[in-house]
Amino acid sequence: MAEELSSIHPPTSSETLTRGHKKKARTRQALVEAAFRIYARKGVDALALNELAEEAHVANGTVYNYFRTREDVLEAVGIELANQLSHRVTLVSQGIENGAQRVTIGVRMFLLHAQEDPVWGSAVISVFHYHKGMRSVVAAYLRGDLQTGTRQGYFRYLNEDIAMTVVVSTTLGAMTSLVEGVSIPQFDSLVAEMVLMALGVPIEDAARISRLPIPQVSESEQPTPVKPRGRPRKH
Amino acid sequence: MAEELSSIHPPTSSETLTRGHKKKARTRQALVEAAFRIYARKGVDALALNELAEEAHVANGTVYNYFRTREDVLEAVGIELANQLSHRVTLVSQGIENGAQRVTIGVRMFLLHAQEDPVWGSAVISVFHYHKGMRSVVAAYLRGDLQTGTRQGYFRYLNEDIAMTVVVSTTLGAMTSLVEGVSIPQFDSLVAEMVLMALGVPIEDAARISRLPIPQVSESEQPTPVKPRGRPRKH
Amino acid sequence: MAEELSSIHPPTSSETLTRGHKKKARTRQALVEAAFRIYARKGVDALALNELAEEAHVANGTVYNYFRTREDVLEAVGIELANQLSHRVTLVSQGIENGAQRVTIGVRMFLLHAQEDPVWGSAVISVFHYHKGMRSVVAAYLRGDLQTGTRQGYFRYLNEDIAMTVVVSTTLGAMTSLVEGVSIPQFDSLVAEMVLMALGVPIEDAARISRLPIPQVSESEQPTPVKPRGRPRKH
Amino acid sequence: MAEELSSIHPPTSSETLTRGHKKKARTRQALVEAAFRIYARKGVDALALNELAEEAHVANGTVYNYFRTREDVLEAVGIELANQLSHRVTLVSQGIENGAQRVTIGVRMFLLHAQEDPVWGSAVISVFHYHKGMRSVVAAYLRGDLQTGTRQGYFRYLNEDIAMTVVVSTTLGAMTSLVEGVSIPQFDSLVAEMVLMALGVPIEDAARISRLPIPQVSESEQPTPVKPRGRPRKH
DNA sequence: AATGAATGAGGCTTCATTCAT
DNA sequence: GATGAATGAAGCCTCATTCAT
Repeated sequence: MAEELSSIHPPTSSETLTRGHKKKARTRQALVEAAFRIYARKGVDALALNELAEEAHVANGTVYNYFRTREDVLEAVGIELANQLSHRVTLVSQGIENGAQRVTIGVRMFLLHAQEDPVWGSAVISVFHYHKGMRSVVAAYLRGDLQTGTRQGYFRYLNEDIAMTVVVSTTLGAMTSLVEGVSIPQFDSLVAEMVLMALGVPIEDAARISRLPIPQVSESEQPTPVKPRGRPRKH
Repeated sequence: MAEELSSIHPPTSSETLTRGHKKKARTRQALVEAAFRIYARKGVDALALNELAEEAHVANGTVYNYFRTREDVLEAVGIELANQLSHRVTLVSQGIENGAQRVTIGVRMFLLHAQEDPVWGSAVISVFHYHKGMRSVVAAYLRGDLQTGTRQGYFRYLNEDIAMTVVVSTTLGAMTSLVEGVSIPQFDSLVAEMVLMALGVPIEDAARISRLPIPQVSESEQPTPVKPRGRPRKH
Repeated sequence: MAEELSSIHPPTSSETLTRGHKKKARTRQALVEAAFRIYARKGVDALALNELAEEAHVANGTVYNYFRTREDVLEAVGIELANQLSHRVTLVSQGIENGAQRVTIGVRMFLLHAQEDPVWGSAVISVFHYHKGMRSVVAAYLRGDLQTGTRQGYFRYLNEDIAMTVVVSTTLGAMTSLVEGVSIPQFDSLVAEMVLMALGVPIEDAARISRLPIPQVSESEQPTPVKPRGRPRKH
Repeated sequence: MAEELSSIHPPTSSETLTRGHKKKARTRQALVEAAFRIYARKGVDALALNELAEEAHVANGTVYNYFRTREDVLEAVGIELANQLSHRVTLVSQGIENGAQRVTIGVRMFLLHAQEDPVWGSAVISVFHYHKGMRSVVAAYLRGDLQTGTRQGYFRYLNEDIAMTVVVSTTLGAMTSLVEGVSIPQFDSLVAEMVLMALGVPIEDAARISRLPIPQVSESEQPTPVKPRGRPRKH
């Protein structure tokens, strides 16, 4: 369910009625997804509840069965998005012990996802800008990785809060560039490399680590079934 | 005049009637300054033209003698702000030949100014977010300094556009932290140091350069009176 | 329902709640009738949408659930009025074969109605002036009668379009006189007589035909109950 | 001066400064002519004093040196137009004794002028619609001609007021057709013929009289310079 | 739950009018 | 007289919110 947000298509009937049970939750989900699309198109400020109802194919007043204010909508989308991100990053970083690598994986996943799905990118940028909660979730993950990396001797920053600001704002700035159409080969790795350097990783290490392949997870959202997750070997 | 934007106080009568003629220009200036204050308080999206009128102490309809839309207001504020910034940075960096130092001066001036005047900081963050023109002006300055630093052997980034993104977004992110109340000693230097490191400056040089004193200019906006303030000597 | 427009009284509660459902249609009707009354009082140009809301006893914003612009209001009133007129004239002229007589009946009905109900008259004059659609509807009826009259040897005009202009503009001019307070015995017949003469009917015939009694229809809007009501006998 | 209204070109400097004296009156004249053009373009209701100032190439506030309200502007244009019309018709009808012919000349002059100068036509239609004074002036002329024609045995109408309504409203209706683009050969004569018939002139006489040539007057507005051209005889 | 008509506060915009220069 | 900036009333329009069905 968390992954539905990245589907930018208006919900088709097949999406809308999967499973059959939980009818109530479906309307809510439709609203959250509709809000997400509107955020992507026009930003958070421009969401009108009227328009949200229309985008979700429900009546005007139905919105109020789920959200009291525009704030509530943002909250719901932010939480949904944070959950989704947590889920993904957790999945992918499972088994990666290297703190510096974990940071690059986080940065690069955001960038690659924004590259593949600019609508998702736009929406995330917008929500991030307005929703404290989402920032907290990301911050929590990041802080852990920074501390791990420091413990491991990779990072030499003087202040952790500033280090977090650098990582987060650079990543968002780079996402914005992507969404605005910048096209640079290996963009994700180049950005990650500079982030590592800012954190004090020597340039050669930064270059190497930021280019390591990102572990792949099966589409089925399962936390890597069976075996050594390493990277998926061809055979 | 360009500096007036940083005066966040509502115009006093002494400001209002200087000279006597040029009333039109004064009203326009009052509107631009009022808009700036509102941007600082509530962001760009929240500016309502009738509120602008009230803040500037003019009648509702008067606004329309100067601006047709909210966009126009942003444009005017953006241009004013860009001029002001250009002016200041040009003044301060005069005579600094070291590209790395010039970059730190730019970054630190933004941060220090935002620290001293959080209203100014908030407004700049908001305008930056929405106004392409302002971004262009800053980008132009920055690009020159990056190229100088590269030529001088300070920087080792792989892609200039990404380097610019890192510098700009980190600076804005740090300003946001400041405005939200973060209080860290030597904040400006610490941020500047990480920026230099991201650009490939070795950690020891980054630490030193980012802590050099910022050249002071007389308040009278004159282009460096007396002598060539030379460049900061090594020791 | 079509006849409601001629009731110029603000809707009473009995009118307002008939049936119970169909509330939307009732609001729309209330708005159309309110617009009609305002047209009568102040002309088409002077209709303000907020005044319309007040006159119809609905909230300001409700108007916009039905009409996007003042033009749309005029359109709705024009169509309603055209329907109403078609209905009436069709009813009354049923069974009249004489083209000249049909023309006089049309002219005289407009005049008599304006005489009895000056509010109706004013509104019709205004709407006619601005609404092409209404003119077309009237023109369609009139053209048929003119051709019938010509075929029957009553009319001797040289150009049908000019003949229509004469009939229509004379009728409207005469309505205007009535609304402005002119009071002349047999006004309707005198005007109709001159119209027939303009169309080439000899003065004696014109005098006679324009004074024939107008067929009465039952108030119940039914398309001639019982019997053929025949045509008005010669004497 | 009265003829200037029919010049639809914005006043050129040559027009604006003729003679050199009467500078004050020139501004007023410029305003009246500008109003006339706006009436032609958008109708009487749509005249905004702002726009009037712009059209007349004077400042906003200058309008108020001449007119207190929009009503006053209409009044001034109406009077100007009435004077102009009186002047012309008087000139042309000089020496025509036949009341029926005089009526046709009036009708046809309006139509021919509207045909040659649709801007003039539009403006006259608009002003006529709103300005009682203009109607009175026209009525005064017309009434005289009707009475003359009646005395001479041409007309057989039963009520003079109705007869006037027929003549005036038919003429205006026909002008409207012209302005809307109707194009019929001999339009002016055909309309005049029907008007005469409405007044009781036998069809053959009506046809003949309505086709008589209209006396020409020299462009120089002088009451027939040089030669006889049938000058008004004393008795 | 869902609906959607109705509401009315609030922001937008025009323009007649005033007034100091 | 002419100017044009300033004014503010008045009308336009949107949209968050309520509520009866």
